Amino acid sequence: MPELPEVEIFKRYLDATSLHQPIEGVEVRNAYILKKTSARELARRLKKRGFESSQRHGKHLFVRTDGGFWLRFHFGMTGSLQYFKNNEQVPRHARVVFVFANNHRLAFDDQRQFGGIDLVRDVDEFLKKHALGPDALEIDLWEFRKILRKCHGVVKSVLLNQRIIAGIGNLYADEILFRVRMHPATAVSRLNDKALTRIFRAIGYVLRKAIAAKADANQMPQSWLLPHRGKDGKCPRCGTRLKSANIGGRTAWFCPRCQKPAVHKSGL
DNA sequence: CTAGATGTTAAGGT
DNA sequence: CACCTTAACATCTA
Repeated sequence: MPELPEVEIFKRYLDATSLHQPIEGVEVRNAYILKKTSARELARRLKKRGFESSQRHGKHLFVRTDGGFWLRFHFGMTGSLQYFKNNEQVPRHARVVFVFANNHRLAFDDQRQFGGIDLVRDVDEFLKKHALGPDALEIDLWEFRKILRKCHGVVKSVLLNQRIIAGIGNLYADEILFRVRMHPATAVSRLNDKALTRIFRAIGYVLRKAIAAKADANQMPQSWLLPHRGKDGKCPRCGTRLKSANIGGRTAWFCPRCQKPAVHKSGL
């Protein structure tokens, strides 16, 4: 479930398994994943090279090679990384497999193929070209408020917009709004600085805590929305049956009692 | 069989 | 032009 915390976990996984090893080859099992490069170019750029460091921005993971350019991973809805020994079974939906000289491989597994891999020369250039906003864990309060004060639209859509802030996806947007007890369809224009500050703090808290839980829903607190989201879930605070609504084309889950739509107030 | 699922983006509308 | 919404992408599960 690759939102910012999941991608951060993938980054740590890659750092712990796949750095500083000569790459013998790249197996492209499904070229659909390669949107702006080719199997041939990947092989040419990576062979006999190694991954030397990585950095994350929002939901994008950039891996620097000792050839001087970067590999970019985006995990879409179902992407993940799997490091495994040569004699072990290749993951079911492995689309690209990096073969290392040490008898191990790293697979980019992606059932639905909404993810992708690219080569980029410069990370900042990529971020600028795609107009990505600042990373949700890098931004500071003042910048956050400054950006949000200029936003129109409903709060959930704004949090999901990667060009405003990068890294928050559907599940964590719901979690953040649950934490501040705000209805997902609240207009951002009616939020005062105090409300924006509370959202900012909730973003940092939820994302950091999710990372600490290894982005594993089973390790997140029962007091969160996430373990109860969907199905016949009940609000962990008040026990009310959770409600869903389609907001900005995505399903929002929230507690209709704790997260009432603001009517006249401009804050919380 | 149909609907919906964690994401992004092109295309259409206002 | 700026902004918002919808559909499409590929695949699996409820």
